[in-house]
Amino acid sequence: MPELPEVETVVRGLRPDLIGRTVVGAWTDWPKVLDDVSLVELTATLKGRRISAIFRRGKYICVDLEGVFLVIHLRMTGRLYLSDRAEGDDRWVHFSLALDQNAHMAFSDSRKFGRVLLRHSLDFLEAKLGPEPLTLSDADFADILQGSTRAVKTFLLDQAKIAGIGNIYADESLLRAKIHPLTPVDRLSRKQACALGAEIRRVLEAGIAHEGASISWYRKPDGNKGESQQHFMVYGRTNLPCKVCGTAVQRTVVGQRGTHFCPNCQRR
DNA sequence: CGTGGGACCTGAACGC
DNA sequence: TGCGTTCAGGTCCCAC
Repeated sequence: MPELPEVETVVRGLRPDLIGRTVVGAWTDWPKVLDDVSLVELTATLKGRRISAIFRRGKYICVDLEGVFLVIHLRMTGRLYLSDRAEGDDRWVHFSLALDQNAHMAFSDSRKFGRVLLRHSLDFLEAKLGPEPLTLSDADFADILQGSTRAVKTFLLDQAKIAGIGNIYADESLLRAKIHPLTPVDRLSRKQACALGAEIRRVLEAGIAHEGASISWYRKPDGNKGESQQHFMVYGRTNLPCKVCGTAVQRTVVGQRGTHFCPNCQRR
């Protein structure tokens, strides 16, 4: 579910409530959510540590506990919020971090795809993720595309090339840039590549401004829905009129992901 | 290097 | 009502 705008919204919502809090324990009812560590080991490592920062890298949430990092990926249905109970406020909470003042950072995830990692360095993230799209110039984005023959939609979803774009914002960016999702990257002109970079930034920034897209599971930490879905131009609009030209939006599959595009605005 | 299939999981929506 | 199918914002692993 969550892509860059949703993850960023979660981080911004939690930050004021988390900074400065001290860990007093941890809880899980499904240890597999802890990818690389046992609950006992995680608790021993974090107990007594203070949260000094929380930030996003790609779609990962990084909680800095004085040099030790709790790294969380929400995958498809993950939610993160504060609760006054270790088991959280819904039936899908599988992990929580107990903090002082009787607060718990609850990780809810109905599909159980999400993971919580404990690391002493974030080098592993830098090794696997491409640059952040929001701070990437059009020219640098165009340079990243160099040398690839893949379908542009597939390329945008490759986190090693550029970090944070997911299925929704890939489709939305391509519509706005008027590029067909199956276009081979090496057949884009420099001008088209720069335009795509600009539209990616615009779409992601709008997604953040609307506090993320609540199609199904995603909620802000305060429990409310984001509003980004109200502004989609193609995503999830199969057979509905394109918001640019009115042509019926088509759905196809690219790289095994449902892909929405306007056959009039986005010519091959 | 790139792609396709499957795995990991559960819930919602829809057809019959 | 109940059952079967399909789809879902993501990522990893393996075969080819």
